[in-house]
Amino acid sequence: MAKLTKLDDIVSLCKRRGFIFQSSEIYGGLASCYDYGPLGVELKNNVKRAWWKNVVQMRDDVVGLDASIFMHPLIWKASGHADKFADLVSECKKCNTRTRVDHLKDSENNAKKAEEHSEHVSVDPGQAKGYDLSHKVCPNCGAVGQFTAPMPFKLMFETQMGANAEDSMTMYLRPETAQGIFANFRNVLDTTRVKVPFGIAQVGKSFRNEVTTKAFIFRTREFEQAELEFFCEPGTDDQWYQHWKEQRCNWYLDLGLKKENLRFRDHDPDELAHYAKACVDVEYRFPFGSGDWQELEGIANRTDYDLRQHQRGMRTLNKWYESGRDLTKIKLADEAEDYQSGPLSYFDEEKKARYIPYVIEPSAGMDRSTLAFLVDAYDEEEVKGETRNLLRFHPALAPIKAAIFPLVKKEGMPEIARRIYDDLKRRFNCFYDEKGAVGRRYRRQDEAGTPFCVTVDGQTLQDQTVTVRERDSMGQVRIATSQLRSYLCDKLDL
RNA sequence: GCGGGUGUUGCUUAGUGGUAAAGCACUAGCCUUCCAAGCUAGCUACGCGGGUUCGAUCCCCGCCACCCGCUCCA
Repeated sequence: MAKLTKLDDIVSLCKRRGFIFQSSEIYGGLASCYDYGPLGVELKNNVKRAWWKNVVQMRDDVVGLDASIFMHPLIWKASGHADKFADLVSECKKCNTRTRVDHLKDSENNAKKAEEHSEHVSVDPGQAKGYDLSHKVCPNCGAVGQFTAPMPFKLMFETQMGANAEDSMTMYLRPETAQGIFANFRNVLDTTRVKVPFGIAQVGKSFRNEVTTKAFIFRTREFEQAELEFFCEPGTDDQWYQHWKEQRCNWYLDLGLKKENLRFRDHDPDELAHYAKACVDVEYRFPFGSGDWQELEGIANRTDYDLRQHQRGMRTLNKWYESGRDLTKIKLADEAEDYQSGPLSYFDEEKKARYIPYVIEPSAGMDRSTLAFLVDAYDEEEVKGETRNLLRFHPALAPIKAAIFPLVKKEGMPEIARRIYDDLKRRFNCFYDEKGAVGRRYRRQDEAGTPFCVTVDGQTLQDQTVTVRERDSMGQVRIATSQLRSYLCDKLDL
């Protein structure tokens, strides 16, 4: 099966078939940015649609949301991103290697071990200067105390809002979609009659100024997330965590990812983010390099951390104004004694009790998933001594659902095929082609992953039937034209 | 950010200090009644910018991008 053994092969396939292009290619490219081509955008949209259908549409306990990418700067203070979503890095003067300051080890006896997997440290400038690096050893060249002063490396993109320079305010592109959900928790609660346990789902772009990107679209600075924040009563969080773990894994399998290429990887306790009680990655084994497993999705138990933080953020508003809207000059207000009945708490009517719900968060990378589906679907097989390339997409993900051909370009076949095409395209994405040999047209659709090809032939003129050719088996069946639409809809599960 | 490598058409490759070849793909036409047939014609490239040179795709410098490794990785 899988013949894509190098990342280059995947990149080449993506470009050749119009799935993914380098961004700004005519200007020499822009690092780490990619564009989705005609087939790619259909595929990615289908992935997002499949996620939405599974997580929102098919469930009674999840509602959707589309929050703006810009949010109030205090959101990022409360969430911890403004303080902690930055690395303190230092550069070795001898070998120019940059290293996170909190990963540096002491030269003497290594007694004071570096904090492995520590969260990002706070970067207020005062603290940065306070770091004593004179005893630290460079992990690359071994030089001791040769480091530059620690520099904060900002991981959030900044921009200005407001046309006038004087009263413009620093804004951040969101580094995750989750906070838009927490910020709307109250709104959804007040307007939709949802009851805990329930979830709010969102698909959208996020931006992180990663230190390094690399590896095609696995880690890009602009990327699309599909996130669900599932609110539940404290004490039930473990069971919902398990529930979503299963749900999310099944989603990938149901859409055709091969089981042997998918796995869970539980985070070690010291690997957990500061807010998380538990976290597991859904990983896919991409076929390039050393066969490395790559994260597609993280499922975390975020506890009540975020809602509690936003209650603190809401109490910080005045201080923020007084500081001249400068996040670096303020500290988040302390938590109220009675935070459990704060503005973002939930009142359980049955139990007559107020509490801050716990949150289970499945957070999936749509770009990564799209690529995984693409790579996993790729196949080559021998047919009569020739190689047949095809993409075995699940019908729900296939960019084109059906292609319609006249067998030859005469005897009225094109006209009939056109009519069928015009009818079918109202229901799903179709493609019409009448050029060249029909075999070639079949193979071309194989490479686009089109599950069905409908061919109008001589017999159609006699008895109004057409052939439906299936991508995976290349087998054909005759279907009455009048039943074609329902036949395909059934097969496509539409 | 560091080290190494790469960059010729849509793709895969060839080649050269005198501006470039092939296959596939693509477009038009002919032919064609079920799995990449054939014939004819056509389109398309030396990543970008400097330098050396009479002349650079080739040599040199810088930049950009990608790949591998390191570092990093809510």
